[in-house]
Amino acid sequence: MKRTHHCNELRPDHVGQTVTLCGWVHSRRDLGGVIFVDIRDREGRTQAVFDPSDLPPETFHQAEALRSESVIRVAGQVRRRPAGTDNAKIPTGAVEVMARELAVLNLAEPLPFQIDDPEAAAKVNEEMRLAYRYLDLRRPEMIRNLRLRHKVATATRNYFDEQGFLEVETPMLFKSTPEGAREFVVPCRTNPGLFYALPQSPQQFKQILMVAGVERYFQLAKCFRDEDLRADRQPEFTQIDVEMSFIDREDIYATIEGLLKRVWKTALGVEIPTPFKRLPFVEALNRFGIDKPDLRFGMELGDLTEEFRRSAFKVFSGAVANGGVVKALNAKGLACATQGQIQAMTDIATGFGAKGLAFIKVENGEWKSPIVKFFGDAEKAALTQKLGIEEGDLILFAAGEWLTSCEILGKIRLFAADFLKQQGRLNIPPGRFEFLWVVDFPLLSFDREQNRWYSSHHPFTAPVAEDISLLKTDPKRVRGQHYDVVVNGVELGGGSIRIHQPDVQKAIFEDVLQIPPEVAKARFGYLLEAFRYGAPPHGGIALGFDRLIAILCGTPSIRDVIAFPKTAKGTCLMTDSPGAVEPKQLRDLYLELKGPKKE
RNA sequence: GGGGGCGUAGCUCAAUUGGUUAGAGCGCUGCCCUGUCACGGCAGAGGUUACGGGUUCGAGCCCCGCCGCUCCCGCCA
Repeated sequence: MKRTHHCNELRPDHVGQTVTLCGWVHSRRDLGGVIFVDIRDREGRTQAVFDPSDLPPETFHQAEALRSESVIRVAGQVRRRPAGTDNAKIPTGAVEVMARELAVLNLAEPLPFQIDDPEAAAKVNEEMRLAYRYLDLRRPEMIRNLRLRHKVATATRNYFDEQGFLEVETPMLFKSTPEGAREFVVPCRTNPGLFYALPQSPQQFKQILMVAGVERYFQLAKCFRDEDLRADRQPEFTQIDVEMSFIDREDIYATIEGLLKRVWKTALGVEIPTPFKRLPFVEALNRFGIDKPDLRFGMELGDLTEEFRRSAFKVFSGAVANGGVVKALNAKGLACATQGQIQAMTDIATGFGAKGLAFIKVENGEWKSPIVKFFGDAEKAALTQKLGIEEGDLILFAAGEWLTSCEILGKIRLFAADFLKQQGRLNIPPGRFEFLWVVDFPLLSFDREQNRWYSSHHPFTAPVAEDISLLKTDPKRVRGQHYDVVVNGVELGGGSIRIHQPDVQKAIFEDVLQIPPEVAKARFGYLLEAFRYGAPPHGGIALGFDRLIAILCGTPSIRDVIAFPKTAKGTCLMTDSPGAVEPKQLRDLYLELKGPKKE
């Protein structure tokens, strides 16, 4: 006998019908004479009533013996609840099922942790939740996350289908490309001594698909990176991967804005305004000290380089003389910061290599600071005017190299915002989303240790056309056709217009990145060759799907939106992976263990 | 690789500055209860304080090591 309804379906309209429900015992309330059982499935829950005056004794005894989370099937008649006993907390609360038959499909043992009380369940250790993930996922909050993930995946596929994209699967077994993230390697039995690597992204395949004439590609692609984990980083994760031919940056912006509009509408019923703001990289750093600014609050950085160029305060004027800058941040209302908080901010600064963190507390109409005695009246006036200084403010300074100075204050800006949020002085409504494109990234960054240039994004990124002549003369100033999409201080994704001319690509590899020709050929030869046989101009983007879902679910950790995530050490507490392999498996792979073997 | 936090009953947490027999709520077991919905009442069981050392008359508490979880830095083209 199959179920006739799910557990969030019965309403007063169903009164009189004989129904069968299947699900888990959410809770049992045994009043001695009558027993109430809430039967729950993924849709919701419904109350069943077991009345001894109306039932065979065996059935009633079975109901007495039920335990939480047992799986049962209940058949009976729907009836209106007696007056005054409705439960307004659940959608089925106006009715109940008068049980006639009960089948215990699986009698559950006492659970390692309770899942019926949402507040208690939310506090259970993550270790416990991961070890018994199948119990954790029964909680309505978790099934809601899985459902929302599914809805967004479906909306994504529908959207790209409507836009003429093809979803193409690319290989999981690829080869090692040592640039970039550390890879998971997979020994290849049929080619002893050789290894596959799991892709850190389908980057090269999707470009090849453009050469193949696919024109519009997307994929919900699994990617793998053997790097240390974070709340927003798992060793395997999912990207919405996109590539298009015969387009420029504007086409990517429009396509992704359309996608996010659809996704937000589907998931949250919210209309997000498009087009998104555009912010050049340099401006993002100058104003917010970070390349993924959170625009939900102000506290922008000020530039005081000119004001302090000839200052008596040698730390500032010296920094300017060395080609550096003087930047300042007004942490509004934070003059009350404790010694410990000032120290925490100083630690942020010293972590970036600064010698210290200069500050001014504006309290009782006075500037309290170890450095203010070096400031002239003009400098004070400029500070007051540029930073809008008022009573109760805390001013923080960074002087030195431009990027570092901006980044220091960018971190402190976020620290100050967190502090204000904790104090309830900065309120950001949970439904607020500030999207933007960060554009005009530098194509190249310089590695001081290795004394060479490396790609800020990846080596396939095309330079901005008018900057190409600078590649050899002034690489630092070359902008890449790279873009990031950012929401609320989170990098949702990034991409670029690619190089599609083999000579330009070869020049980037060999002349700029100083990759020896034979190495470039071994790693990327097939791509360079493909570009010789008719490569369309193309570009693309990849969005972090797990992060996207986490934002929509309002959770800080992507583990909450992945059905079976790994711990911070990359293990699975439920299956106990990774695990050892049999000696025979190693022999088949021509492998020998040298390190300590874990049993 | 580095830094911070946590680990006490099945779960969530207490336990005065190092001091008697390590407590509570929930869950579990038994009994009572015919309109509950976090049902209620009574009674009971349940502990190698993650693990291994050390200091001390005495350690859940202090020290060293180790394991696990977590957050951050490095890392993530």
